[in-house]
Amino acid sequence: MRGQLTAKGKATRRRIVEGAAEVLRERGVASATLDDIMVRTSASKSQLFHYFPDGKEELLLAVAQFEADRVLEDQQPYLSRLDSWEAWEQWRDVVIKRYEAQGDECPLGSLFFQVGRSTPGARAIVVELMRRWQENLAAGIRSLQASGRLPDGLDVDARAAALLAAIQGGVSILLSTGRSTHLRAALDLGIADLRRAGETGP
Amino acid sequence: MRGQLTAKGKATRRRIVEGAAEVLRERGVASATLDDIMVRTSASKSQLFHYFPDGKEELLLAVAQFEADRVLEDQQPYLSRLDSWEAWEQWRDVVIKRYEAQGDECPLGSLFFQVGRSTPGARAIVVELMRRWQENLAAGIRSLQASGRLPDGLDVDARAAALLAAIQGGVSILLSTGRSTHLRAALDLGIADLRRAGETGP
DNA sequence: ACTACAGTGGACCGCACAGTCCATTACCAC
DNA sequence: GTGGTAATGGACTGTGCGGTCCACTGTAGT
Repeated sequence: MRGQLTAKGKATRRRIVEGAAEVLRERGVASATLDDIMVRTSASKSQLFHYFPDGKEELLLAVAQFEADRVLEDQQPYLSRLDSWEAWEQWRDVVIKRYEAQGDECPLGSLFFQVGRSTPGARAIVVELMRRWQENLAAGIRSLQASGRLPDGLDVDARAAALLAAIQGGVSILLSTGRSTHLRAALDLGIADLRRAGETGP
Repeated sequence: MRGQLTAKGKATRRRIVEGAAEVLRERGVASATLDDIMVRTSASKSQLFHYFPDGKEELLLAVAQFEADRVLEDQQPYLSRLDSWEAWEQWRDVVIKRYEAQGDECPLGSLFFQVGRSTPGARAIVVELMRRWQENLAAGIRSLQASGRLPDGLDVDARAAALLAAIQGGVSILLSTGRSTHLRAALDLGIADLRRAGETGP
């Protein structure tokens, strides 16, 4: 388990991570056990510890990384091409759709609360995700500036940060209440606000 | 434990809840044990089960309620008197200060993830908290309308929802990254956006 | 084909921790 | 002060679950 992984080994490892992710989403991190994961992935306990020598925590971390990667993947290609207002609207729709479908499961959130505090690993994964997400938003705003749809004077980073916060908040409220009203309101008002900034003085 | 609680009994119960809240904040819900709570509150195990017959879950729920109540209390009296722009700014400062002080501990969040799914109790607490919070924000916006600082046409609920989402998102990012940049940006832009709505055409 | 190591199976261990039980003490009512 | 119920102490139990061990099997390289 230090680099020497055959093709078969890699496949098994992947199978475990993906299966574990499913189990965690269904059962929740708190109540999911290694045995659950063994059953789901048809793996033996030795396999689990073979591929994740540090045990459950290492496995959870791997799942967290897996889930984090999925988040931005799901928003492609919209997120990386926010160069028109239509693109922003489409992206908005995708985000809302994705999180409405996800409902009250928050793989990353629960993972974070479980492993999070104390271990730097989980935090690093989330921080990196947020950074990349915000960077994409900022790039989108800048491309609107480049095409003259938004004035140059805009504080791009603050706007991107606020938008990211709007999403996170909307999602976390969706998570606890089951309703996507807040996510919609926050995104709509956030984008509208941005748009208004472009309409003042052509 | 069905109503019949002496003054002494009530005091003990309170002591347990408050002590448990401390322990949960420090150790995190995941790793806090009943023994930790026993030590902290100088209570015996029988006391714990005397006051919370359903065991750990009931205790966690009581703590969740306790923490939820604190959230809005901490923002008083500003939150309930949002009738001038100065009041909004002051409230903003209080919120930021409170959550910066809290740092990376999220009592309610972790409680929610631990008990949350599966039990309706925790969800109800959070839903109610959100409802009251948003209601306060909406009342603030309406009072600004009443004094003519904001136009009547405003979609008050959507504005309040967006603001609430902004806070939640800012806080959850503060929680994972340790930086309050997003909370500040989201609140500032949210309030600025609101304010701008009042400046268009007197 | 042999050899070395990755991959796999599954029995086994230990203990942390929620929850139970009963005995004892403090408190209130009358 | 006496009966009844609340409050408390603390030993005890049971087990769920993470983690270990060793033995067996498949497979790639020479």
